Amino acid sequence: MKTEAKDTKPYHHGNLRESLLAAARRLLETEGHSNLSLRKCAQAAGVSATAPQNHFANKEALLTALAAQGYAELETYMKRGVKETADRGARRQAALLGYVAFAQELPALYELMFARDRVSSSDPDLLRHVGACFVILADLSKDFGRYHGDAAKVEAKQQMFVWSLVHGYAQLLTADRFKKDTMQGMNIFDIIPDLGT
Amino acid sequence: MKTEAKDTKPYHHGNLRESLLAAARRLLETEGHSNLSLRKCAQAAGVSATAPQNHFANKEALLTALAAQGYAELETYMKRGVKETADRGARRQAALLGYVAFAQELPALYELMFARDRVSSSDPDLLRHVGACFVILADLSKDFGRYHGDAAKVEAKQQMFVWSLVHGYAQLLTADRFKKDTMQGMNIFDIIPDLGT
DNA sequence: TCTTCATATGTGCAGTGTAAACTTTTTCTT
DNA sequence: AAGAAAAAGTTTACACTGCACATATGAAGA
Repeated sequence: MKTEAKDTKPYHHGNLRESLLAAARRLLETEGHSNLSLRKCAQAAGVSATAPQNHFANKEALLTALAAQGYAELETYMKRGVKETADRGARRQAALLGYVAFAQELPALYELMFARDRVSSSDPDLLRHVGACFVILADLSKDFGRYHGDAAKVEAKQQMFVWSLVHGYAQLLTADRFKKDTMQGMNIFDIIPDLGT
Repeated sequence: MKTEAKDTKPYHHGNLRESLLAAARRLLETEGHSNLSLRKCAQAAGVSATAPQNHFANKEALLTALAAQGYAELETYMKRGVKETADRGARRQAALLGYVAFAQELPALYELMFARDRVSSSDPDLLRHVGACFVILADLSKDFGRYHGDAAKVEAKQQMFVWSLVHGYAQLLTADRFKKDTMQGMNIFDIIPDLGT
């Protein structure tokens, strides 16, 4: 028989894993990821302090899931507003601006995605999402800049160059290391030198 | 009169601030900076658990001091092996390789230097050392690449470009995001496209 | 109905950062 | 030289954290 009134809280949450991740996302941007705790996430999800253990082996596992989610979201930012039929130059433009926008809008999440210390970088799910982002970056790196040497190496260099540049720019921007007046009001394309097509 | 035998541990450490920083540096690279604690630093310095409070207002202050030290050391890495009389191209080569070497040899410290969350980025001492690094970067960014527009903006763009590229490269390298075989065995200059002098 | 099992709860513990009060040594003042 | 003040240690206390472990609950299948 029912032991209580109609809308008593059910013992089983039903969707706790996702609720915890959502709570973590919220706490991440408001309190920074060094002040994020499993207990706060649990409380925000309206559940006991140790409940998260049923869904995440430890704190690192939760942060890793969060980072994986971040890469998935970064992917949508890069794809956002890009018509599939557009030429590669337009895709590149949109994707790189999307990348930077992601870092600026979700700085704490972005930082977490590269925090060697707090996420297990060998997690399959994480690697899958990282790979998906890299596929996009690899596509839009083609035909970028003039290089010499064999094709495979050229492609690798293009990819490394584009990713390094956009990642460095995004992080220095969010870390507020570009301070001088003349540095304000630029976007990532402004700082790229003339590459001679 | 002396109360004890000759080599009894003195009540006052004498150099605790530096000892704590040294211990922190050690713990940083061995355990990662999320496992670093004030109490461990205190213990490593042979002092009571709360003694660090006399020298650092809080944990953030210690990490900030550590980051500042990191920028000072980055400066020496960039200057290392560079003759003052060498031309700018040689200086640039040496400095950028030094920058990347620093990130590879002291990855945890390097990560800390850009961790918005854990260091107070408005600390004057930190800003001073950041500024010193930037001076070097600004110097070796001159004459780099072809740009259009007025001189001040061109200079800003060159600086942002060089710093973004080297920082992004260094961090992606230490975060092990360059994995494919073709990406191994390169240095930062290999990935820069032909800039047409 | 009974059993089983995933999912929740509660308790306990070692470790952490920080505040506060106290003690010991050094330094400054007179 | 003596005493006061300051500096730099100590201990105690407390709230918070991650995690291990035992227990309770409810849903689903036998």
